[in-house]
Amino acid sequence: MVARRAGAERGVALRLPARRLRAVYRRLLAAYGPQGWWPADDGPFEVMVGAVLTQNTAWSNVERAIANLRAAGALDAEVLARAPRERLARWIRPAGYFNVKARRLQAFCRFYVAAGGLRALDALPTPALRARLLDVHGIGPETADDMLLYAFGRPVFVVDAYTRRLLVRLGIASGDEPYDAIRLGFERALGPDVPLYNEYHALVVAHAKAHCRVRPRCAGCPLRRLCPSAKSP
DNA sequence: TTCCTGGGAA
DNA sequence: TTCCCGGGAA
Repeated sequence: MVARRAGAERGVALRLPARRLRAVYRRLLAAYGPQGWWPADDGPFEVMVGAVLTQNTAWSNVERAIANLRAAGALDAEVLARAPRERLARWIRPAGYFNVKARRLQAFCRFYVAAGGLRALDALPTPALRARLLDVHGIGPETADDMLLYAFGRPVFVVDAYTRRLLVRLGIASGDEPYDAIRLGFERALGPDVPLYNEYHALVVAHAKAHCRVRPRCAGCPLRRLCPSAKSP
């Protein structure tokens, strides 16, 4: 209902070095290859379901949960909106936090149906759509931006804990900047580019798991020469 | 044991 | 600001 928080808070964008961010992207892509996140054969609705289920959860477990939903014929907004909460929780059990996520998934599906479905939502400009998503119980900035980028194809850069950690290691950010400051920082530095944002975020995740972990594995890191935090062998 | 493509409530 | 939610895999 409330349409504040327009998502175009240009004033708070963090200054990020565009050339450096592009160099990082080139090296990550060369090292890990295209990640193929949320392939086109997953419909937008399935992508959005995945975005809720994957909160603080390994993707492999989300796939199990989605497989359960599909097998039950419940990969559908109307079905999920009306399903008993307990049955929904049983379907998504492998994804963890199943009671919390059953509530969130149902809240999202009811919103989705009430809003008129994909067509109606996709007709909204990005700031308005983002605001609508953020009003839904269980959808925070990262989940909203996953949906905007991977389901709606909007040029919104997804920021997560991995992104923050990478920026900190690269000496680009302190890590405690507000979510939108970092998101807008990327968007301003890179310019609107859906395929780039799509791949960039996925590559950051791959990189954070392979090298830029809490305890960094700098040996063989593709960003070694760009990274002031790199440990000498 | 830690970690995983967070967000809400206290 | 802290705490809670949780199964599955490494």
